[in-house]
Amino acid sequence: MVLHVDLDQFIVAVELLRRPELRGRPVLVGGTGDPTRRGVVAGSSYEARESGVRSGTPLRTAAKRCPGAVFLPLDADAYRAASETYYAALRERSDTVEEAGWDEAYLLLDTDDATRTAAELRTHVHARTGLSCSVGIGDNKLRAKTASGFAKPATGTGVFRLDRSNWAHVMDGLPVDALRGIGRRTAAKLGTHGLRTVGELAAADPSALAETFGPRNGPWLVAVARGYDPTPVDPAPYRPRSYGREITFQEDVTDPERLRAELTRLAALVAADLAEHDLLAGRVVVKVRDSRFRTRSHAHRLAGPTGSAEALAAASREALTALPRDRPTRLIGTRAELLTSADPVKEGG
DNA sequence: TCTGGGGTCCTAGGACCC
DNA sequence: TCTGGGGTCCTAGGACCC
Repeated sequence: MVLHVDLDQFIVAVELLRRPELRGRPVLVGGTGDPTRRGVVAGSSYEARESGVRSGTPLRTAAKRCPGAVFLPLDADAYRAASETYYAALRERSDTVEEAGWDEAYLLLDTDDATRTAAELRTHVHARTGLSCSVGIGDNKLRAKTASGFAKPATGTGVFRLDRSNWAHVMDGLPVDALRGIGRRTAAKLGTHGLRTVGELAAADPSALAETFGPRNGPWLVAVARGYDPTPVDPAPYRPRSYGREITFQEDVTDPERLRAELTRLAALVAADLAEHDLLAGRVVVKVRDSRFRTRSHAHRLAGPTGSAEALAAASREALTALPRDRPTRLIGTRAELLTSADPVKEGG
């Protein structure tokens, strides 16, 4: 069986471990923790969600909707550390663990009693980390992932199972964006074709959808609605394909020198990431978002693979010249791509 | 909803080649 | 030269996820 394990309100839960006095209160984590500044909510406690504040809500909006909330700054190092403990615990229970973010994992397990195994896994994770999790059981990754959503504390009991026998019964009446991979845009587009529920999409003709959504994407949408997913649980260690840094200014910036200076600073941070992982970059992509929230990017190929902060900064500034700056800039960022090992022996890996 | 920061993957279209 | 068809590679942008 495939198990999808998902920590409950992960970011908030890690904060509560060291601030137990906040338990039971609406807690919101995001940005610098100052709700008057630009930023969005990254983690919200179940109490805060009752006020309609969830991940992605602007901090300023959150403060209005949930005036009694406690705001905390993001502490990525703390979450990373908790995540490592969590994965170590999971690897004690399966040799085939696929990382799907800090707080989500797929496990391949050989078991006669998946429900009992899942319950035992929850106990184990809690004992090792102090964190609670929900477990979805499925006959593939998609069904396991979808199942864990039904296991969440707000609506479920910690474990839920979805397989070919009950998928249609559980899913057919739900809106299409209940499916992983179908977001707001695709849901709206499907809606214009009269496809609003999972059941309607599952019954659609894959080749008809290929016309509108592409030869791969169209049939894939129908397959997902039917609960099909051929992808295996992949235990290979996670290897980033890119490293980037970006910043949203508190006030939009018009001074080009300020933008170049910021780009130089960000490139140095990216270079440090590359150095830490013994990687070189073959290309840099600069991203700029203007005051109207229009986002543009431009790539610049490096002369050869490099991890040099100066080279990355120069390439980033070069790419910036290709981007229009007719409006004030809200965000600027740079990303290193086409990564190769800095160690010649490992080259190509 | 005045809308972060970290990513991945897919697609359309242009450049280029034979 | 009013100009096919096949292919590859690259880039920009969109969509999505945590």
